[in-house]
Amino acid sequence: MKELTLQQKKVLQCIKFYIKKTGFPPTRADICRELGFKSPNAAESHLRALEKKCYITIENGTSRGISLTENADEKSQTIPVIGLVAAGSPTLADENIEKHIPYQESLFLSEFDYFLRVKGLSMKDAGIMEDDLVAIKKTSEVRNGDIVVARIEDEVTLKYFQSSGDQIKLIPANNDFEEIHINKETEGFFIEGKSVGLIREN
Amino acid sequence: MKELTLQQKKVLQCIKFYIKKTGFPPTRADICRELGFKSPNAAESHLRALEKKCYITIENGTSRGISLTENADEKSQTIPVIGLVAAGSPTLADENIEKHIPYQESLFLSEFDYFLRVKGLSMKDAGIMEDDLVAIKKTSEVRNGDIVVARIEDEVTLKYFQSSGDQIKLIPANNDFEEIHINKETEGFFIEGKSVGLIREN
DNA sequence: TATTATACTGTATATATATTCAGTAAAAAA
DNA sequence: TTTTTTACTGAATATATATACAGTATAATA
Repeated sequence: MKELTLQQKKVLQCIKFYIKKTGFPPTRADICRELGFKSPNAAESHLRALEKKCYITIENGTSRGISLTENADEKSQTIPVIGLVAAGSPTLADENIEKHIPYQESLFLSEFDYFLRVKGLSMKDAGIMEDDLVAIKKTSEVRNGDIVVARIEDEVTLKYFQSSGDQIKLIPANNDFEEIHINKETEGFFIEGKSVGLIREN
Repeated sequence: MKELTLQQKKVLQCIKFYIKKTGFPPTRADICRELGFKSPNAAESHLRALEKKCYITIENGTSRGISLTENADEKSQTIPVIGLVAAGSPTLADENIEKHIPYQESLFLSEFDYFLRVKGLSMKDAGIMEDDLVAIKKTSEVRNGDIVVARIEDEVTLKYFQSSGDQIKLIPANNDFEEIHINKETEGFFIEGKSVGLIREN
């Protein structure tokens, strides 16, 4: 994906805003009006740059023939669903992406980056069941009591987070499972993110 | 809301389809091409009829200046969230609608009609916690093991469904709660629908 | 019964719009 | 250092497009 210049970003935003406001794309002249250009060719060349970088497509000879590509279109964004393999999981690499599901703004109270497909019942008492999709926000800033995605070497788990000093407890919500005690600085230990929501598909 | 004629519906569908396909609204000529008209005025007069009936707005003197009103726009559909009051709930009437959340096609495996905001922990062991949103499909055709919305007089509850003959058991997923035994034909007893999914917002 | 709405064809036209060409200037890349 | 990209102004133009006008015909209202 080619990066956009500041000015090109402004033009792209302008197109999105115009479509949102009116329901149809702007003309060259509309863009000039919105951004203060004095020549329609200013808009034209920006549009051609955006087309070249695959953020829009332009139907030649067609008025307002601009359409946003998936690339630029926030509405049609999708969120990856990543499988949480019970043991020996090879991290959260792309090859573990199960599928993509359509993105929905404000589905949860917080932004999130991906869904984790839950395996096993270690968080049963927190109402997290097998095959649930847990919405995960990528962050290492977590608080005591948060449900976090922790990685120890190649193993990824979902647990309650509890820290005091350098000592961290990863606590399951199921008496059949053991707590994991680990030092903050342990090699190969990471907090990948935290849970900010949940979807059960059936 | 004024009713549309068959032909007007076709034109409206044509506009929606065109926008979905291209990202911008059709011209009069485009509509003629799609629907087999031979005069641009055929499209023009249908557009003016749709405008008059408030299904679209037309920006005069503007190419492709058609925009769908909320009236016509299926994309902006929302699903109501209904509060499940713990006891003495006055059915699932409209006045209990908490809010609307944006609709998402294929969010769950099955179609659904509304969300129920869960109160209490009677379905805790099924992973349904307080304040969860349970996606409910309105139906009285339910099977043993389904999680159903049952109404007894004015009280609405979420429970496992188990029937044998005319006898129905409504079984909680929490040992602290009692099963409800009731006869199918009891006055004031209804199955409102069943759970087909769940969202936890935090 | 007269009037209005629906449902078009067919022609014409003013203008809205895309798009090219000719420049200028600065920054970035090769 | 030369070339390419970015970032515009300004003018010109072919054409895409909305829209009015003149008809025809049928169905629905008032």
